[in-house]
Amino acid sequence: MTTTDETRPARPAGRPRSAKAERAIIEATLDLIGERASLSELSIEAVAARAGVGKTTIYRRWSSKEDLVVDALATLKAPLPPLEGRSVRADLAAYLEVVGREACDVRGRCVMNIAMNETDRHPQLVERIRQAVIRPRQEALRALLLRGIETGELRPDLDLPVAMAAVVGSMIWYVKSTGSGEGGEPAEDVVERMVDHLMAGLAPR
Amino acid sequence: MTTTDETRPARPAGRPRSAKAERAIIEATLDLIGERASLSELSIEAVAARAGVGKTTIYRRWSSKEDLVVDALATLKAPLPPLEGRSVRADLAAYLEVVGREACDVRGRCVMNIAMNETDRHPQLVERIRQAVIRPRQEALRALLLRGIETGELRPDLDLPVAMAAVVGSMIWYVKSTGSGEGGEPAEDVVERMVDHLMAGLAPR
DNA sequence: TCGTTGCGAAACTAGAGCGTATCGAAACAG
DNA sequence: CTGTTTCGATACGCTCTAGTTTCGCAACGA
Repeated sequence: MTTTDETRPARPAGRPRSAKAERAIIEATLDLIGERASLSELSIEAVAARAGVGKTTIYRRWSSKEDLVVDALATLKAPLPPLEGRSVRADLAAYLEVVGREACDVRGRCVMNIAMNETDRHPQLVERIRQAVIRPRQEALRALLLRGIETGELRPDLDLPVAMAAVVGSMIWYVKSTGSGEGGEPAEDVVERMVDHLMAGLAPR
Repeated sequence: MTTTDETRPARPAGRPRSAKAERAIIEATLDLIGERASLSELSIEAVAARAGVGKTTIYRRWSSKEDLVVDALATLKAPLPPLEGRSVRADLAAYLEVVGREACDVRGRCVMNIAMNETDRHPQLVERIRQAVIRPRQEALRALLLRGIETGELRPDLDLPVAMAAVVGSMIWYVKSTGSGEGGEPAEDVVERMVDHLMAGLAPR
């Protein structure tokens, strides 16, 4: 047994890496992805400049732009709203609230931008994002709708794939097309109006 | 009166410009916008290469990238479906069919990509696109919904902005999230299912 | 104190794209 | 035929950015 035992966490000699710099790099990366909407426009130079950091510090930690992006997106752990315990309607509102807020937020748009635009050029990155972020949400929504069918709050003959797209797409398109909420949040009554509409549909009762 | 009368369309001497080259340039531009999703990634070099054309031929016709893009997008004259005369439900289906097909098509995505991603960097270009392409469609949809309210086919208390976003957003999100129709068209029954759902809503009757 | 490693800044090489110029060939008018 | 203009191709100088390397200093353990 030497003194550098493997029970010791192998603290390497020398100056330790700055956690602050690392956080700044991640933040800058997320900001820039949200603004630029495309990975090839994301330059390491720009990240370094915005983070107030030398390029060396970035290249020392991540060997490629894609690695950096993966790590950065991983910190957006896609907070799902608490969906259990209340009425299906209330849970739906909570779900829409999150969707709406993220569609407004620069950060929230990161995931959507990449998932929608980079399928051709970075298929495996997109697949990782789908698995980590999008799928869980889709499943949560599916479970929510199924619960509603069971409790009788929703139509028993729902077309699930179509219904799921309608819930998410309506909110996102509303935010995008009205340009509402460049200030970070959509108007406060939008969620209620959206739930009302989604529940009732277009046809008269 | 000289022989070069202004009644003559002033045909200039020399070899006339090739209409074929012009078409090839426009086509290449649209393809690349659809693929790249961002204007700054659109290079004149790439357009020339894909069109099989010298750069000179492009610069001779358009003085800037933005001019070229405007002309290219103008050829996509956003065919609105015939919306009059049938039932509101049938017109809604026709509307959704166009939206769905364009969400699948590389060309159709040009407009959406630019309108959604370039607002910050090319505000006036985006505004021109909104005026020329997006507004007319929104107005057509609004008129369609209002007509439905008048005829009693739709709820009289519709929340119009929300309803419009729901119609368009549902279809687009369905195509995007299911990845259906990379082959140019969504599954054929999607439109009917979507109309059914939009009319009926989530709640039981 | 000394050795090691991280830090930001700056210099450097390489490549991509831009806009222009030039080339010989081709397509028109007269 | 002559003169004019466009054609695709190629080359040029320029700028911008990427990714690497170098530098002097800072922060740690021993």
